[in-house]
Amino acid sequence: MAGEPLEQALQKHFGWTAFRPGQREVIEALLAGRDALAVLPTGAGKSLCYQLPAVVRQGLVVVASPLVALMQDQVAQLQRRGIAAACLHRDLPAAERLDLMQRLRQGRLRLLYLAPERLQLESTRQLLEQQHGDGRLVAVAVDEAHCISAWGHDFRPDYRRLGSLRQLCQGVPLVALSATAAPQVRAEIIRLLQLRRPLVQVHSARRGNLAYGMALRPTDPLPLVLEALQQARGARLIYARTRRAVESWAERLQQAGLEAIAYHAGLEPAARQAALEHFLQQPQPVLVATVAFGMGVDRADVGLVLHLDLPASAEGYLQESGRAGRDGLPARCLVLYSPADRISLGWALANGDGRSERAELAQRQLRRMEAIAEGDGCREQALLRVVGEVVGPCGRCDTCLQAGTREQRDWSDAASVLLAALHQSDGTDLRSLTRELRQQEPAHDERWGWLARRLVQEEMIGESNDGAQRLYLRNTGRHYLRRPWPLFWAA
DNA sequence: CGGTATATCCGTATGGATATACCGGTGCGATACT
Repeated sequence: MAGEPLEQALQKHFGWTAFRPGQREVIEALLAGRDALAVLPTGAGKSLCYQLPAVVRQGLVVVASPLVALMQDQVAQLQRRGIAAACLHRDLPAAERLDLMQRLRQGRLRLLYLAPERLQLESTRQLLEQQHGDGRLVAVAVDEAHCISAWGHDFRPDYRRLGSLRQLCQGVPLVALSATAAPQVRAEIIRLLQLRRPLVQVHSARRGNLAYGMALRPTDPLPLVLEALQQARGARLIYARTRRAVESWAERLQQAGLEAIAYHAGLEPAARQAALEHFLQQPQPVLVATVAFGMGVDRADVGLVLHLDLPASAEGYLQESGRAGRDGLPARCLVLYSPADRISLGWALANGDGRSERAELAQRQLRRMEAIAEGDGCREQALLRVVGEVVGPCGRCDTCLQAGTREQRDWSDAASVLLAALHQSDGTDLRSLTRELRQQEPAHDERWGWLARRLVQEEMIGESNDGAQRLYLRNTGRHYLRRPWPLFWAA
């Protein structure tokens, strides 16, 4: 039985006088023993949804969380509020581990954070069974639940095994929480966690203070990057795809007189920590990072999130760009992309995952993101559409502001050169043809390989299926380029 | 696919051009070794 009304507990333990949208519904569902899926935007107070039930019931809530740093953050916050919380992970000192076990046995712990991998260990399962048997388990929560879909396939397979919690904790409600989850991702979470008739709370991911902008990346993007950095307030975050690019961009920005810091998973733990602290503490830091950076990083006044390459998916991009403007003040999210990005990224994805169903999905997501960047519709509208939300044009993004005023770039000339070359040597392979064209037509800085692929995609030319990438004209005749080729906008 | 590092060639100086190989993002836990 709830000992005190929810509002009273909220005020007493967390210091707030009212619930934010969605919180009460999820909490009441859990207290009534019902499963729940909460897709609430950044800063909506997702963690309260499973923390309050633990406090109200004076029981234990077990939380699956992806990163040790995230767990430690949450535990520290809870401890400041006087709520007994702990996380169990590999590097926990033996003494603290003993203390944790003792508090657990005595029922003095309200929240226990664990990684999904640890939940698969026999010792952990016994621990949970014991807590469950003693009637202490109030709920099990899966935080950052989109990781199930994003990571569970090959990177962290234990994310897909979280469904075993269901058997382990019969009768205890499960709750999954995330900031962005497309309808397919929501379905996957429900299926894999075996949620039963869950209460689904989905709130708009629309962020009225963010202005998106997407542009073709110039040969040297430095001036553009510097300008964007100068215009932005507060903290500024730059995403690059590879570690090497992160390093070289940090260096270039330092040479340009900025105190830019690099962050990626290849750095020493001490250097990563130092970079994180720099980002959190300096008044106007510039951080260049791979996707390793961001989850759980809580800085409200991020004025710019700039991507130097095409993001691999709209969902991932919404996560990353969503780190801007949490304080509600205007912030910009820029993407600089190149038509070659999809090819090289797609190649890496296909080869990393093999030719699986998963790899095909990754390619679809990539093409979708590219279409958004190349498209001339509202950016926010297109991005939200991917996560299942139908909204009108935002009026703030680059396309909304410049609708109809930009020039189209026409690739007909270059494509004609390529087709003529192809016509002369039917059955040539892609690589040697593009190499030849680079030599013959150095004046064109076009990417011939990309152009050829694009023509294949448009079914203007064909490609043999023996894997040798031999190109041939689909038909004879020269009417392939009757229509001009307005494939994307000039920057 | 693109980029970058290393290997090879040329041919009589000790480097510069060209070919070839390789790599690319996220982190948890456990174990086998210094």
